[in-house]
Parts: sequence; structure tokens; C-alpha cells
Amino acid sequence: MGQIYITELSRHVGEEVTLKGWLYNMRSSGKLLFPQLRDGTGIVQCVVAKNSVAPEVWEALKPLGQESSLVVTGSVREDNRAPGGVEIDVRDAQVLQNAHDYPITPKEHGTEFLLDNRHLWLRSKKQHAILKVRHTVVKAVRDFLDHDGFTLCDTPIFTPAACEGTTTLFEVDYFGDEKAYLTQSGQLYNEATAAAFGKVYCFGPTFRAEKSKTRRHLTEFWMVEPEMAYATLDDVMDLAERFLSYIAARVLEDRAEELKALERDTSKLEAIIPPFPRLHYDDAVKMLDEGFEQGALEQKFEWGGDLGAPDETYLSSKFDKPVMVHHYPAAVKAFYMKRDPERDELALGVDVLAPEGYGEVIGGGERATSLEFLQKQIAAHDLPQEAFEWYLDLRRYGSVPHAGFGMGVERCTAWMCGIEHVRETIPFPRMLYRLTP
RNA sequence: UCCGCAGUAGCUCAAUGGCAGAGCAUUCGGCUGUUAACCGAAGGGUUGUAGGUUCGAGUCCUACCUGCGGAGCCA
Repeated sequence: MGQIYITELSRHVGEEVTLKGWLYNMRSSGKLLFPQLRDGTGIVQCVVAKNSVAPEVWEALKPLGQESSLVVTGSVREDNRAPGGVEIDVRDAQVLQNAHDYPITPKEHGTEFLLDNRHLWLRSKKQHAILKVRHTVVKAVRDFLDHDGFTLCDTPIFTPAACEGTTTLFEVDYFGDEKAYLTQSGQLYNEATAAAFGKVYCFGPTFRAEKSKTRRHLTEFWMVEPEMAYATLDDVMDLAERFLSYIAARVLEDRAEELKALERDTSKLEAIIPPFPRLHYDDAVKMLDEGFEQGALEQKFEWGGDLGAPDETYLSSKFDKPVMVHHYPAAVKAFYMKRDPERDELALGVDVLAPEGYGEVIGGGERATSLEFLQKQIAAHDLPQEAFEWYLDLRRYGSVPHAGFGMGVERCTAWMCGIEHVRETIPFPRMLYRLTP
């Protein structure tokens, strides 16, 4: 009999199977052992009766510590006393290693300790469920864009200069003479590939050397950035709406078990269907003023500023779906944003704010098309024009309206899972004060 | 960088300024249906670091270190 995975057990009731895995926990009662076996696909309880295995097997199993590696052979039996509905009556077992002093015990632990042991923490039920949801978010992202006519065109991770100028970059020595920087966005390169392929996306790690210590920040995170030629701000909002709705639907469909393990209120995810409310910045400011007058916000919001975290939380609390705030003041947005032809002080940008305080999950908009405008912007932001010559070429040779956005995978995953902090949504989080393991 | 909170056994946490404690984990023993199993026993400590106040400091004061939460900035 070959190896069977725990998720497949319900199809093998009455058969003898061989499972290969690790000991999740073990209870015992005199002449009975109840090892819980974990194999990466699930956890199943085994039953070992002293008189139904060879004496050496009994002696080998009895002292096993948490996370010992072992292979178990036995018959699958339906039993409603077992957590998973089935149990394994063990006939034979082979111990690969008896592990001792596994640091993560069945009791509670603090975050610092768990993050120090992240390489082991990944084996725990909750972490396993979160990363399964992440997997599905990533899969949904790719499936959606691929089926919608987008071409994957990945952008470089080493970049020669800042994409947006202001944000802090990680500097890397590039063969001595030159400095390279880790990318903080594939945005500018996406505009080049969009002019070559029409609809494109890049999907990879992104680096921000900001000294942010909040539940929404990592220094290394994954971002997917679709970009469309011949597209406008409205097209981007339409895309964002369909995109997020598809991801939520896929997570609900494919990860029901994990959402249950995470105790996620799935009605919050079921509500993520088009259309999403669209809120002009001017109207957002009015809502924030009302919030301040009612005492829901501590600080009065002044027109012209970017939304702070409490502002975002307040606005999104007024809706049960993601809310799309558009037409921000140009001064708070990136230099390449297209201006509103009606009101030059506004940029054709949009931020999608997730409900339940998860904050900005998508940011994007329409890009400037005019060569002269961009040259002025580059000068006004004190950026070196020669570094942007290739980018300006995109406006010299067939400039068209185009637009796109970026979505943070970890923020999206945290939102789907309903968990506090993005650090649990990536296998090995990189944060201001954490580079290990 | 700023504001707030914390640091005691491997882990999670107690201890009015007066003998350093418990649960889990570990080791040993018991139990044929355990569900974070349970019952009994044992080992385990430079109370983050350095000073200070005091007859006496885990506890009070100062500085520093480390971490957490938040702000700014962002996805």
C-alpha cells in the first residue's frame, strides 16, 4: 500500500493505509496511545492498542515527543469520537526520529517567541490555515488576470532609482561602483510592458525601508500590479471591483475549512460583490468632518491631506464593502498620476479601503500621458531626468491613456482571514526589527 | 523619529517594599477512549543591563537595551 494523504482518508474507510508525517500531539491511557498525526494536508487521530502492535512498536511509540517523524500503517475507521470523523487503528509504525523538547507546546505563547520560532510555528493549525488562504489568494489573482487577457511581465527587483522618489529604499552595493535599490513598485516598468502587450501584470516581492511598525506593514511584501493601455480611472475601478470580488469568492469556495479554523465571519466575505461604493475625495472629506463633529474622530481632517489610518478606518466602517476613494489632491499622490482635466489640483487616483479596518488594500489610478507635464513633474520632485529618459520615451512614442493599480497580497490575505496582523500572512515576515529566521 | 506599554523557570504568567511561585513543557511512575486528557513525583532562576534610594528591591527612582501597540509614511 502506497502513501495516502490525510485529506484523502474519507475515501479509504475500511482500507489499510500508510501515512507519513509528524506527531502533532499524543495522549495516552495505560495500554492505549492516541497519537495525532500531521502530514501537511491535515491531522488525524490514531489509536494504538498495546495488544494489537508488536512489543517493539509499542515501546518505540510510547516515548515520542511532539513533532517526532513517523510512518504509520493501519486501517481507516469512521468514528464520531474523532475530531476529523475518521481514525486510524494502528497495526504497524516506523519511527524516523524521536523529537524532544519541541519549543511550541500546546499552551499559549507570545508573539516574539513564536516569530523567533517561525520556522516551526508554520506547522501550527492556525498558521497552516492562513498560508493556505494566502496560496488561494495568489492563485485567484493569477487565474483572474490570466483569464481576463492580462500577460504576466515581471519587472526587475534591482532598480537604478526610486520609482516614486519620496519613499525610503533599500540600497544595495552593485559591483562596487554603482548603487542599486530594491524595487518598491513595478509601476513604471509596467507602463512599458503595457505599451507592448496591452494588458499586463507583474507579481513579485516589493521592498519598503520605511520605519513603520503597525499591523499593516512589512518591509518585504508581495504586490500584484495590473496595468492596462487605453484605460481610464473608471476602468481601473471596474477592474478592482471585479478583481477583489473574484478573490473573495475563490477563498470562500476553496478554503471553507481553513476559514472555519480561523473562525472567520464569512458573511463579511460574502458581501464583497460589485458594485463597490465610489467616494469622491471631496465627499470623503465631508464624511470625515461629520465624523469629527460626532466625536468619532479625534482630529479634524483638513482638505488637501492624505487619509490617515484612523480616517481610513472611519470611512470604511460606514460601508460593508470595500470603498473606493478617488480624485485625491495631486499633491499627496505620485508624480506620474494624471491630473483631473476639470480640476488641475486633483489626481485621477483611487485607493480601495477594505472594511473592518484593514485599510488600503489597493492603490492605483490613471497615469499622465503628456511628455511636457512629466518633465515638469520630474523637475519639481527633484528627480534626475536622465534616469527617467526611458520612461519619458513611452510618452514620445505612441502615448496613450493608461491606468492600473497595485494590491498588497498580505493585506488582502489578512483581510480574507480576519486576522490582526499581516506578519502571519507570509511564511517568513520581514519587519523593522525582524530579519530572522 | 515621536507617544504609550512591557521585560521573572524552556514557554505563558503570579508574587502589599519582607523566604522566588503556579500551569504547560521535560524526566520518572499510574490509567484500555483520550479530546489543550487526567492523577502522583522530580529537576529547572544572575527577576533585561548598569547605577541609585532603603535595615531590606522582582516591586520605588534614573539611564540604557530589547520587544510590543500606535502615529507619521504606505500596499
